[in-house]
Amino acid sequence: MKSTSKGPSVQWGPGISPSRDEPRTLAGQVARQLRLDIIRHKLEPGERLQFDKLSKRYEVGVSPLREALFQVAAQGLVVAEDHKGFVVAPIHLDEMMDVSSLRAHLETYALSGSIRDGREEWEVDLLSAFHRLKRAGIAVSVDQEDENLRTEWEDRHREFHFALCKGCGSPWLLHFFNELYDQMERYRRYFWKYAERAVAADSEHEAIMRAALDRDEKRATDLLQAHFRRQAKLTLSLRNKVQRAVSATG
Amino acid sequence: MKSTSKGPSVQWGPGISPSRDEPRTLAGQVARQLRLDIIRHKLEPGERLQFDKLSKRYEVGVSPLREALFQVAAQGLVVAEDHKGFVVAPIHLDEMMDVSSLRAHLETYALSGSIRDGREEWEVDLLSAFHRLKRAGIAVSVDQEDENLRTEWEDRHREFHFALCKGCGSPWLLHFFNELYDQMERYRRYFWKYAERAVAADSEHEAIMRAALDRDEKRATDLLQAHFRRQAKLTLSLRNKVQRAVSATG
DNA sequence: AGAAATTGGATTTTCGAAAATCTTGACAAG
DNA sequence: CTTGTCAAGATTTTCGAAAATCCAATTTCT
Repeated sequence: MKSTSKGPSVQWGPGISPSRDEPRTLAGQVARQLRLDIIRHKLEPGERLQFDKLSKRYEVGVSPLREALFQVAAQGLVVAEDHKGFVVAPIHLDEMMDVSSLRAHLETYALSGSIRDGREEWEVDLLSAFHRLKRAGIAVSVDQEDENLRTEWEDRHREFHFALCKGCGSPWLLHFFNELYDQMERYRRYFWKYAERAVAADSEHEAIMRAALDRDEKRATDLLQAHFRRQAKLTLSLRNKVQRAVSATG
Repeated sequence: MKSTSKGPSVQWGPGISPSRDEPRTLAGQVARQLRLDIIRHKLEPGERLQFDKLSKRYEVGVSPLREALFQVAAQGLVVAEDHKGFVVAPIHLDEMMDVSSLRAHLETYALSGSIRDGREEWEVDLLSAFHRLKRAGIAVSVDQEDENLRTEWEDRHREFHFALCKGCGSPWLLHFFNELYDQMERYRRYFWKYAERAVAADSEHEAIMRAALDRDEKRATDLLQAHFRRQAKLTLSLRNKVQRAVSATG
């Protein structure tokens, strides 16, 4: 799935390192799948990642496995301890708050940059990203229980928020955005396991986009902040349910 | 070198993953050394990192080497391309500007957080970090050419800036700080190869610290911003010399 | 001659087994 | 009863060689 843009983009910066799309080595493929499995709770937080089990699961030897684990560990989704192996990063509500607030700050900062420096290509990308998000939202609303549609919407949601930031032209800022978004998505999905699905407020997304395209920095960032505050509040309200559910099962 | 603080600190967050201090596996040790060798230009930007050569250099097999390379690649100090190997991340002046400005923003943000939330332990750490920086600065001024003293000062300098941020209590923000600082230090040392040594302005550091300890957020962040602007200006003036030097040799 | 296919050597990637380390539980000593 | 030591099994880490891929130069075909 290549970007529709044809520009050469920048040739430097982070994230170019391990080819993110379509890795052509076992290590890269396992790393990709591992990320997904952790974010989507196919592997549970705190779970030990033993080589013989993972070896069977992904059908690869230990060499590519270790390399994959180190990649994902550097991202903070797994924790490595010398001579004791790897563990899926545990869930900590404090960490979620940290990730959440830092992400809000960085994304606001990036959006300001986009509005100031974003070129026409950015506007087009943003519009198309919103369009796809909207379509996915409609699909989800038809069948709220379909896991695939839900995942589809999650992907479009990430791409929309990424599109907001993309115009800032700072590869490092976008790299950090991605890292934080991976973390955040894992936490969000964690809550979903215990709570009814929250209905997406695509109207908020549209308002943010319009303000951004109007180059109204203050209004756009204010709306984005409000968007985050609302999400945070909603998440907090799920917190109790989760804690009850966790203490009941474990 | 453990921190002087005895508090348990947080048990979550990034950076805890690959044990940063005193790794007890070959992979970890090589990763540590590789980072240093790249930051300190013992390995040159753009240089190919071939396994048989690195194998001799660090006296380890390919397995720990690959694992180390993936760790450092995730940090952006080396670039990996499938089936073509690893390369020391090239130098790009554009990237340096990106890293520099983002680092300035994040550090200012972190300092604000420290001033608002920093506890007494933070104040003590900051004071002691400044004290060590000052001592190192005096040592350097005695013998400007001693590479070890220069490196010592660099380490104290990093620890001082880290101490400024530490009180904010956001592991993820501190993690990003570290990543950006590694990048920045490499670029700074790159310029040092071509230019006379700049004398450190520890008076600026002291002023920033005083304002921070006085919990004067506006003054502290203003001073910090001025500090960065001055550094940026100084760096820019070196840029021409570097470009001349590079075009002469390459 | 120019383009496409091919071959050989260099390099990366992966595997399977050996070496090193950790964990557990039994046993002995204080 | 607690503490410390030691072996056995389990697991991680590392090595050395096999397999796969890439690169450049040569050959082959048009």
